[in-house]
Amino acid sequence: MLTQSAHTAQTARTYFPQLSVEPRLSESAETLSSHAAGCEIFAQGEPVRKMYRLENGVVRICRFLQDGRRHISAFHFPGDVFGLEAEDCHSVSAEAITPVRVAGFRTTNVVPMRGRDDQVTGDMWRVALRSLTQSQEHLLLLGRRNALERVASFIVEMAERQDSARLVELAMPRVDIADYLGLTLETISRMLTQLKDMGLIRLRSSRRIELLDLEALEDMIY
Amino acid sequence: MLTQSAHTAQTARTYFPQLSVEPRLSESAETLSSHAAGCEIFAQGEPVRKMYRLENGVVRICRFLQDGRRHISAFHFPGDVFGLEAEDCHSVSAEAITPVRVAGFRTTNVVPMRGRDDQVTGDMWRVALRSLTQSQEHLLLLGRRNALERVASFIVEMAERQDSARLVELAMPRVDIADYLGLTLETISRMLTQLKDMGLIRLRSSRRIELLDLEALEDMIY
DNA sequence: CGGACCCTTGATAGAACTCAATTCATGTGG
DNA sequence: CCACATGAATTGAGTTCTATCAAGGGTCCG
Repeated sequence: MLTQSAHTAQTARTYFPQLSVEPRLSESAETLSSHAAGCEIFAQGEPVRKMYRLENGVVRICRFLQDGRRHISAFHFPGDVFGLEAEDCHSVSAEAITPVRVAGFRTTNVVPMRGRDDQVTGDMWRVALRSLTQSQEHLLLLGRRNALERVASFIVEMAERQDSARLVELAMPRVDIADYLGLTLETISRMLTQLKDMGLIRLRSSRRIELLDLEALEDMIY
Repeated sequence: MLTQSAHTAQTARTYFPQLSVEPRLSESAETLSSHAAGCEIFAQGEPVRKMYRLENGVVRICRFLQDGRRHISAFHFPGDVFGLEAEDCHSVSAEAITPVRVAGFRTTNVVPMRGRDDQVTGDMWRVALRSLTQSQEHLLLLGRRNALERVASFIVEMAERQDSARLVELAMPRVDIADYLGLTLETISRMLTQLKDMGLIRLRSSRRIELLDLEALEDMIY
């Protein structure tokens, strides 16, 4: 009865929307701070004070279950905006993977979250919508893709994010990739060697992946 | 090094944010249309023309992979707003599960998606942020929860959505629940009987669940 | 009464996890 | 400069969880 007819029309070139935003937004920055690798920028449960634009480095956004299970909902790269929340308290933590520099904005200046009929700048709107698109995509990945497809998808995503033609630098360890893809670090490792054995990638080092057949990788994720 | 200290502070009573919106928004409705159960309201790949407020019935939002795998990213209930997209074309389909009535708005009236520095109404902003929160929650579920926890979570979500104290009416078949939770319909069925055997629920009929121990269900999902 | 769905249950298979051992890379100090 | 310690990544063996395949039972409706 239901067809999926039209959906081939929607052939965008990039599969993963960028979350970066015009530097213009940086002008309203109030603070500029640095964090060492491994540090928290904000923590789950803390009151929301600011939003951030990442100037430098790589950040992970994570949530914890009480028994210690962790899930990473996003990685952020320079230019990305993060820290947007619906509630007063952060529902996630943001942690620096590498040393980072972030610009902070008082949310109330940019995003009047509480008052009714308040207006929101176009930039923030774009950030929110892109995050939403990104989440939808990731939902599909976690819900209906197998381990190999997830890892292939991850590599393509990382490649697009750092628009490197052939060489992808991973800033994060395998555990982080695992927690992002809903797998274990061992499975990540196995899938990478499988992709290697299939001739789609080459592992120049554990954090450096050479793309040998991008098209084949993209075919795996449609 | 990293603590998850603060996150117990964030003890909201509801785990699943409502996506419904003040009826006020309905006033700007342009069209009011009805669809039979099983019909598409809009399809993946179609150009975005409108946003919708569900007046009546239940809707599922789905995405398809080319090989037919389906994922349901959300269910919507009366009052919910859906159809918000970052791009020109729908990245998802919306299908009526029951007979539905929806109010449609020209997106350009409510949400000026394209122009820069455009402003957005507070209502739309709230809808977007809540969808985002909702997605984050679901991401965690798909990434790090097992089958039993997912089904428990689903029951609690449905209970909150129709704020019924003890009796939950499911509008959707098992397949839909499965595609929402990233499982198979058989697993849904098994987990339901398991919850029944644990004494947490009772199955009055296949679409009608009585909550015997809501607290225990909530404990399963923290 | 018969047929179409939908749901449940069982048996089996397969994918990913867990646990454990090994290798590799990096950095430190003798 | 090399030995060694440390943390990260890979690999292997065995287990667990969920999917798959198949059969049977309910319920609604013509």
